Amino acid sequence: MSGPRFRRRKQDRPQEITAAALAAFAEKGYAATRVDEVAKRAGVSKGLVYLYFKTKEEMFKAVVRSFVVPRIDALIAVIDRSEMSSEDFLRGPFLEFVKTLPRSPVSVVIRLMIAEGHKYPDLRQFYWDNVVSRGLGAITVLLRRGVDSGEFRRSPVTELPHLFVMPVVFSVIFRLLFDAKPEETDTIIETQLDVLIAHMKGASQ
Amino acid sequence: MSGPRFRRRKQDRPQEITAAALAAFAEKGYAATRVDEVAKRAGVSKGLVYLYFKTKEEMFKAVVRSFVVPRIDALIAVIDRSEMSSEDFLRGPFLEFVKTLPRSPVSVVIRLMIAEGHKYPDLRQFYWDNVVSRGLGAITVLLRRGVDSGEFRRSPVTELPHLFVMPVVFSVIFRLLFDAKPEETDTIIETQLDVLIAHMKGASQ
Amino acid sequence: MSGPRFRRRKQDRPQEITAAALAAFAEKGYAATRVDEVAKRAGVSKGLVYLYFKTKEEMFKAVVRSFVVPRIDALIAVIDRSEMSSEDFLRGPFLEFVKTLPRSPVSVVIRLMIAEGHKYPDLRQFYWDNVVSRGLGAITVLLRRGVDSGEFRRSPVTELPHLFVMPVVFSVIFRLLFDAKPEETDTIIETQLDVLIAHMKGASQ
Amino acid sequence: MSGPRFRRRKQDRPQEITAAALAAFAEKGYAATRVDEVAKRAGVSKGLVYLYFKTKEEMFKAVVRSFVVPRIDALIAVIDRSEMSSEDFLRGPFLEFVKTLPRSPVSVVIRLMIAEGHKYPDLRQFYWDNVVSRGLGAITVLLRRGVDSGEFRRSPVTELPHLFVMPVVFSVIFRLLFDAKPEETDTIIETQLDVLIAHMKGASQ
DNA sequence: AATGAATGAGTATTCATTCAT
DNA sequence: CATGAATGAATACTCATTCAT
Repeated sequence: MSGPRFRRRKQDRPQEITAAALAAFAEKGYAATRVDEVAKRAGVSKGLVYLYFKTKEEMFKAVVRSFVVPRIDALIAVIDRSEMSSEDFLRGPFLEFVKTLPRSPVSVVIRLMIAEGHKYPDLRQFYWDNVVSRGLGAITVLLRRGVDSGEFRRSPVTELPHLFVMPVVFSVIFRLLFDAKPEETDTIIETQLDVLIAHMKGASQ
Repeated sequence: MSGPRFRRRKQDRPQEITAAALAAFAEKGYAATRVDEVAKRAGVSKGLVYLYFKTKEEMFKAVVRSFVVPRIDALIAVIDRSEMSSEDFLRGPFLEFVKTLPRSPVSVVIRLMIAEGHKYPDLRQFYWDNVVSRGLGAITVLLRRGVDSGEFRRSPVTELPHLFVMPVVFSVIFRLLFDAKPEETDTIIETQLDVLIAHMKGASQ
Repeated sequence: MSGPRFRRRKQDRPQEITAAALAAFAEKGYAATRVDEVAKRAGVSKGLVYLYFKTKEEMFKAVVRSFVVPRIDALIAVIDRSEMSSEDFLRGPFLEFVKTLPRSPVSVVIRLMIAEGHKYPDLRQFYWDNVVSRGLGAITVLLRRGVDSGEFRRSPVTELPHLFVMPVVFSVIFRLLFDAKPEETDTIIETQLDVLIAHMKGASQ
Repeated sequence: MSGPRFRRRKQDRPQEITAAALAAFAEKGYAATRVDEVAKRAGVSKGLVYLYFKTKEEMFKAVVRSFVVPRIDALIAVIDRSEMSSEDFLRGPFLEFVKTLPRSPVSVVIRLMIAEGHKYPDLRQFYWDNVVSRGLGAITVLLRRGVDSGEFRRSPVTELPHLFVMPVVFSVIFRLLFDAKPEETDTIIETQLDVLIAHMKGASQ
């Protein structure tokens, strides 16, 4: 008798729904996920979902927005604050971060972007601006720092942060499509990093 | 009123249809492409499409068979016959081949597989068996040859053909999602190859 | 413009739909009846029909359940409760019941089963279990009771409830195919019953 | 070199096709039988089928016409020529004839008539005139002969030849729908005949 | 007479979205 | 806020029928 038995958490609803949507998308992909299914997972009625998200498309966008940007923010923050050498950073926190991605919701979002992104140009732009561009920027900062400190020699590699992200994207796809084992994709990520670092440190002398 | 109703070209039909299907898939993706649409593009009736391809899925497989498998076959054949050094081969024919892919129909198929492959395990298996597995195998042969001849030192890289394919997949996606320019992805592919070769040739410390 | 778009009568819907389905099946048969047609007759959208019945087949089962099974239930109940002599029961309630069938929805269902039953083993099984088997069982009980009481002599007839149902099935078909008049088929049913009873009571002396 | 290797038997074609159609109908029913299937069974092209039968419907009618009438003719002829007593005839040739039916093509036709007959009024009429009416007539002659000779007493049974045909129709359906065993339906047919004969011979009270 | 490539109308089923309550 | 009954557009696949050869 000390309050309503079930708190109607107006505040949390949207997040509960996007979380449910992420889970559903992860299992079935965007097109194959029914709004009904998302509602059921979130424990609400279908009608309520439509109260918060005008269309399924909006829901998709909300999922993308919610689950990736924070990670990028975290990466950028860590890079900014770090006082490690660039190599140590790459081999330590960065590798850790990057090996996490294929196991995280980010993986789902990447897949969703590839599969459906071309239908939603504004989402693509959003994703580029807030995720890809900033992520590549962060890596660029890191590499430049290594070059400036003399740790790395300047080379095409230090101008192509893409090479550092590539194995993540590839791993996500490889696991998605061919059920590759985690160790297998971890090896790919690690080896690529090794190769890149070796190249950047390469005795130019 | 605009020509004979029946054209009777049994021989050409399947290829006309797969070509139309590829075009349609490229524009809309697999799921969003209606069989009706393919038929219209091929200038035939829907019924005829089903005469040649039992299901839409079979049609997709035929597309893969027509437009991707031959390229893999060609690569394998060239590798088999080549008497170039492994490095020369990688920097010559292989690079050429690989730079072609993101501009070719293969790019469409890769995208389709990523986007919708998980719904069609059959297709995935088919693609793995006929394209991925054989492609990786061909590269493995090439690397091994280089190791055996003493050209390359044995290292994780020579055991991971994936690293050579990675930039292609990445480029396809990058162009698809963010309208990356051809030169940009070409640079990625070339640099990756440089780095890998350098590593394989590197002083075995 | 002719009333509220949504009527919201969950309770009645299934029955409204099965009634419409029965009517449609009666006119066209099962296969030739489009779900669209049933929906229109019931005054609802096609989608709603599928909300209540997963498939057309389920819809048919529901028709059987609604319009045939209750009659069998009733017959069984009456037999159980009756304290009449077996002959009186056969000549009274049973004859009445049986003469009703060819004019009832049961007739439609029998025709549907004959015409299309073989395509739907599920349906056949369902019909056997819920209608035929139970109906024959009920008659068997009745006959056995007559034998046990000494009213009837034991003979092949008392072991073959089929003989009592036969004229109903025959009448349904005869009316369906050749527009036989009700009196004609009533005579057939009555005479058959007379003959069977006479035989069971047969002066074995 | 003494003639064409394959004789093109214009004459036999229609019958080959109706035979194939009967077989197909027996297995699948009318609606579920594709014209393609009939053509394949007959070893000809689909086009040729359409040369002989304007529509699938015509083909159906031809099947009905071909496989039943001759049997009725035979029955009538035997009855006409027979000099046996009516009872002996019923228990001998008639029973034999009647037990054959559920195993013969007639069974298929009966089923087809029930399932699809209502769509083809002219076929129904044809079937009535040529099969049912004449069959019932033949039995009537037989019964009347028994009455006239004093073998049977006049009763409703001797006016209702339907009662003698009934178990056949019932058996066809019972076997079709519920996979009844031949012995089971034979028993039904025999018992019914016993009962009827007993009744006709019964002490005229 | 015979073929079989080609047609296209027809249909069960799904699912995002709406709206009366 | 919240529900869930109701809608209807959308789509892969089938098959009787046609007709150029």
